[in-house]
Amino acid sequence: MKDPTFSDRELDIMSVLWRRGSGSVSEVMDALDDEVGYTTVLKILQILEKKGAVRHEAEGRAYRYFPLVASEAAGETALARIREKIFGGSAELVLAQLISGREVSPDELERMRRILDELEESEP
Amino acid sequence: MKDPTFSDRELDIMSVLWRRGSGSVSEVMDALDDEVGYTTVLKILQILEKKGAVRHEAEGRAYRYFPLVASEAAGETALARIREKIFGGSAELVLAQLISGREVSPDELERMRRILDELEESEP
DNA sequence: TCTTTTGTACGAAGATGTTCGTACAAGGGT
DNA sequence: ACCCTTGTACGAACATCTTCGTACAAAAGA
Repeated sequence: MKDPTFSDRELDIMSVLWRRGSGSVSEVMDALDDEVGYTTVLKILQILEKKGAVRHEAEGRAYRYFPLVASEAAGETALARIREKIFGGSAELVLAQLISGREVSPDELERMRRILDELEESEP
Repeated sequence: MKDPTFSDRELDIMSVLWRRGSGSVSEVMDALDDEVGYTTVLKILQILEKKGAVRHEAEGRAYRYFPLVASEAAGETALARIREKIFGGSAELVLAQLISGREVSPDELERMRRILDELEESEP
């Protein structure tokens, strides 16, 4: 699946599968923030399967769904679009927005700094 | 406008207005990557206006459109959703994805580092 | 066994997004 | 004066997304 993009509800459901690793229809339904009918969740999982974003295997009488598209791939596509269309292509502006208005723990800050350091080491 | 979100085509058009500061229908149409009919562009600008995302003023016989929603506001909403749904809430993972696979110039890297430094100074 | 529960499959309805055709108005060029 | 260009307004068609009702199958409980 090239440049995977997801609609709002599809993303909600993919998000559950990424967090949990897999999920039955009921599990996904319960994990959603909104109240959505069982058949609605099933339907969207079927659509995602047709698109190649998930697969399922039988588990007793029910199905267990697994993500096929990695969250990183979806993130790359989504982030590239935002950076391009909203932040004029600037990664710095994205970073600025990323940390503004939220408290970032010293730990997290340190880890973010390290990410930049490692980049510098790899390509000097 | 609270938590501004935009559809694909709406975002394309807002992006033009953010980059240029304003635009007539023709200017926006010409600036778009895709070939889209004049009346289509006009229609979406009218929809954006109804949503409160842009305003227009007369310029001769034509209209000039101005963004009312700031790109930062749109960026905040979009980025928050991506961070939450795709990166499990982790800003570090977003940062990692942001710089992976693209060459980041030493200048840009330095500016990004400075953004983190400034954050540390403001909240120790 | 009969009924209830739990499951998938499918179709259809409603909402939203996208596109453009057509209509109509105002100016400019000849 | 007459047409051609440039502009807005509006409706309709089509696609996609979202939701659920209904149908049907299988297993569990009474």
